[in-house]
Amino acid sequence: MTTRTTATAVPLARLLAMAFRLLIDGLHERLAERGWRDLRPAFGFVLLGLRGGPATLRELTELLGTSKQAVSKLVEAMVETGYVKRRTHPDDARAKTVQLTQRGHRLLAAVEEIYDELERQWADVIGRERIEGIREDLDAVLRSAYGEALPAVRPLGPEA
Amino acid sequence: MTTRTTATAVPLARLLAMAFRLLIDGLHERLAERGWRDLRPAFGFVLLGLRGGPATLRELTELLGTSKQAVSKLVEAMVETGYVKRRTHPDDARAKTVQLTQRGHRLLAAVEEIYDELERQWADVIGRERIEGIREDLDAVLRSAYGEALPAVRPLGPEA
DNA sequence: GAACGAACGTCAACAAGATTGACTAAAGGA
DNA sequence: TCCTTTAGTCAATCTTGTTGACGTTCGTTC
Repeated sequence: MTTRTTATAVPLARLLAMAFRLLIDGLHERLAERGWRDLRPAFGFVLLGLRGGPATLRELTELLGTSKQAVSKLVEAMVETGYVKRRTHPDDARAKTVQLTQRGHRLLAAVEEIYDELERQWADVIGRERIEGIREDLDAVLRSAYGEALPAVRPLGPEA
Repeated sequence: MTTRTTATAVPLARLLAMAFRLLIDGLHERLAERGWRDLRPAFGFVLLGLRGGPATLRELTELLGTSKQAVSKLVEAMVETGYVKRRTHPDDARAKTVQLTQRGHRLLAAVEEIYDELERQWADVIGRERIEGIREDLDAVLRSAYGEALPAVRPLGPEA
């Protein structure tokens, strides 16, 4: 039980990065197969952010962890490709709500289907209990670091 | 044991992304505290790639998963900041080897120290066995997807 | 009810980082 | 020796994010 074992092994950060990419690449590959081709990588986070219903730009900004200007341009791109639409907020004329269009809902459904499929693939290798274990463990670590609220998912540009 | 549980929970990809960021942010925070300030996010992957000794640009390109031009510029930046140096390859006059300088070795040592420290923090929350479990599980999934060789760690620009 | 400061979102200019294409030089095989 | 392939660089472009300035609306306070 030396302390050096961790240093010479593949760093955890690299494993996490590779595992993340494995999922994301698999997702986009399958989406392309199904005909979804005009996607930008960051669309997915917005999509998942709108899963529970409309959100304001500010809320999306908090979710993504970037500047509001960047999110504004991202949403603009999603409006142009027909995945979301903007509405003026019912109670606040300054704000606008972003919500999924029909097409956006179909994309979201496809994404969730594929995620399920990919998780099933993982389960074939390590078993479903392990996956749930990873989920719980990471959740615990994150909550211990950030408190109850999960942190923003930064644009992920920066890395190791 | 419904199939819907996974869809409504936090997607695994998001958890992996957040966990990765937690490590990376922690790393850069602590590096900055120790006076390492002229770092670029991607330096770390090159650093770890050179851990085992000199490598050619081509090998680094495979490791990082980006274009050789991007790696060339990245290495150039690391040469300018004094972390690595280039040499012409002993057996191949076309190729150049990239290797750590003294300063690069000191940085690498700091990085590994901090990774150990961060893993110890994780261990305080979920226990060391769980960390090793995650490591093994991710490793198994990755190898099942890519074969024996671990895949490239893409610049991580693209995401969800 | 008028006025001030704060908050929501957009526009425009800029910067960082990666990509593509063209090129030089060296290797390796026929 | 010629021809193709490979290693690396240079230059132009694109994508994506940031910063700063702005118009509009809200909410509080006088």
